[in-house]
Amino acid sequence: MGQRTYSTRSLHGQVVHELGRRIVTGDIDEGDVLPNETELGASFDVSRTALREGIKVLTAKGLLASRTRTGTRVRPRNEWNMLDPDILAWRLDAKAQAEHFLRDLVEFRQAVEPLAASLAAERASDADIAELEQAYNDMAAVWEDVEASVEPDLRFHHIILQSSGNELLAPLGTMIETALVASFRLATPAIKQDALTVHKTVLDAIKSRDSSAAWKAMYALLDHAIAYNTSVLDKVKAPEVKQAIA
Amino acid sequence: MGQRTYSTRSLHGQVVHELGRRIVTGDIDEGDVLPNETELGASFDVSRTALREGIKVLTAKGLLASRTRTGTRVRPRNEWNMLDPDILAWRLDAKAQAEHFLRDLVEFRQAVEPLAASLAAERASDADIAELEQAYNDMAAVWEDVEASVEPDLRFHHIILQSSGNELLAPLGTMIETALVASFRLATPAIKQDALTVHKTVLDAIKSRDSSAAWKAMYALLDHAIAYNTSVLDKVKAPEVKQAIA
DNA sequence: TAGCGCCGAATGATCACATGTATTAGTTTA
DNA sequence: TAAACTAATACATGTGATCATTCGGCGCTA
Repeated sequence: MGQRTYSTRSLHGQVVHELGRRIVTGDIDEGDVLPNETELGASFDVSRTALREGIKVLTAKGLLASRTRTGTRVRPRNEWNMLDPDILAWRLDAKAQAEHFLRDLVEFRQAVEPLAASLAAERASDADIAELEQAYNDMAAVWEDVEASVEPDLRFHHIILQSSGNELLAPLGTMIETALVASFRLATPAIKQDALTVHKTVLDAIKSRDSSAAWKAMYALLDHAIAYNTSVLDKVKAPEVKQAIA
Repeated sequence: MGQRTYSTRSLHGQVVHELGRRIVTGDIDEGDVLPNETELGASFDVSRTALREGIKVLTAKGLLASRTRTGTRVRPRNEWNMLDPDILAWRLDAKAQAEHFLRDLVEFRQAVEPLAASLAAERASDADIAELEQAYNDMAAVWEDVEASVEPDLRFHHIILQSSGNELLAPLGTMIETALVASFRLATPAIKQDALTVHKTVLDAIKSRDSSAAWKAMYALLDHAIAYNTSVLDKVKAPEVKQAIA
C-alpha cells in the first residue's frame, strides 16, 4: 500500500476517499448527479461543511463539477486528472480493471522513462549519478528478496526522472509510485535477476553520458516488464497474483 | 487564454487562483508557512470557511499540506501535481519561467505523443481516423491564418491521444491544452506550412496502421517544434514573441 | 536533568442562518 | 394559442459563531 496523498484521518478526508473510490470504480457513473449536500452529508454521517470540503478536493482532481441549482455531477472520465496519486490508488483498488490498468501504466512508463533516461544522461549531476549507482548496488544486494528489492528499484527510477531536469517529468515518480509498487510486487526472484541486468545497462549508459544508449536501454527494460506482465496476467489461475494486484 | 478547470467565479475559487498563482510563481516559497486561517481569511476578505475550501483545493493539487498546530505550509515543488491544468496555467502566467517551461513542455510531448501515435495506429477506430482526417483537412484549409489553425491543430493531437486507447495518455490532451495554445500562438504561417507536411505524414502512418512509422513521424513533428521553439526563443528581441508567451 | 503534565494556539468540525441563482410553473399579453 | 414576462422554489453558495481535537512548548517536579 503506497502512501496516499490525501490523509484519510480527517473527516473530510474519509469522504474524499470513499466518494473518490466509488466514482473511479464506476460505482457512481460519469454524468451522474449526486444527492444534494444535506442528504449526502447525512449518508456519510458528516456535517455539510465537511462534505463540501471533500467535494472541493474531488473537484480539484477533476472528478466532480458543481453548478448552482443543477447540483454536483461526475465529470466525464477523460477529463479526470488521471495521474493524480489518489486517483491512481483508487483505480488500483478496482480489481476488475486492474489488468487493463497495468497495461496502461506500463505503456505510460514506456512513453516517459526512456526520454527521461536520455535526458538524464545529458544533464545528471555527478551526485545524481552517484545516487543512481547506490540505488543499483542496493538492488543488487537484495535481489533475492522481492519485497526488499522494491524500494531501491523504485528509487532507481525515481532518481532518473529527477535527473532529467524536466519539471514535468520529475514528479511522475512520486505520482505513479503507488501503482509501481503494486506492479513490482508481482515479480519473482528469477524475474528480478533478469531485471538487474537491464538496470545495469541503463546505469552504464547514463554514466557514460550516452543519451541514445540510455533511451534504448530503458526502453528495453520496460519491454522486459511488458513481456513479463502479460505473461503473468495470462495465467489467471495463480491466486497469489490476483492477490498481489489487489 | 485556455479555460481553467477551476471556476474563478466563486469566492473560494478566487482564493484558489490567487493563492495558487502566488505559490507557483515562487512569490510564496516552498516550505513557507502560511498565516493562520483567520488572518489569511481576513487578508483575502473572505470567511474562514471559504478560505478553508480554497486551501483544500490546493492541498488536493499537492501544493499545500495542513497539520494541526503547525499550520499550513507549501509542499516541496517536486511533489506538486505538475500536470494539473490549473498549475500549468499558473506556471504559464509566470513569464520569467516561460522559456524554461516551454522547453519542458515540448520534451514532455516528445515523450508522450510518439507512443500515443503508434498506439493509435494499432487501435484507432475507423471513426477516429475519419475525425483525424477531418482535423487535418480543417488545418490545411486555414493554414495561413495562424489564429484559426490553432483549433484544428489542437484537435488533431487530441484525437491521437484519445485514440491511443490508454486512459493515462488520453486525458493529457485536455491537461496540457492551455499550455499548447500558448506555444501554438508563437507560430508564423511559414512555420505552419511546414507543420502541415509533417502532420500529413503522421496521418498517413496512422491510416495505414503502421505503428512504427507513426512513432517516427510524430517524433519528427515534435523535433520540428523543438527546433522552431529554440530558434524563436533565442531572438528575444522580438517583442511580439514575449507577448505571445505571456 | 529527565520526565511528566498542563496550557495555548492552531486546524478540524458543526450548526444555523443568510444570500444568490437557475429552473420551473404560472400568468399575462399580443 | 403561443410567446414572453414574472414569481415561486429548491438548491448550491457564503458567513460567522461555537465547540472539539491535536500537538508543540513551557514549566513544574522528582
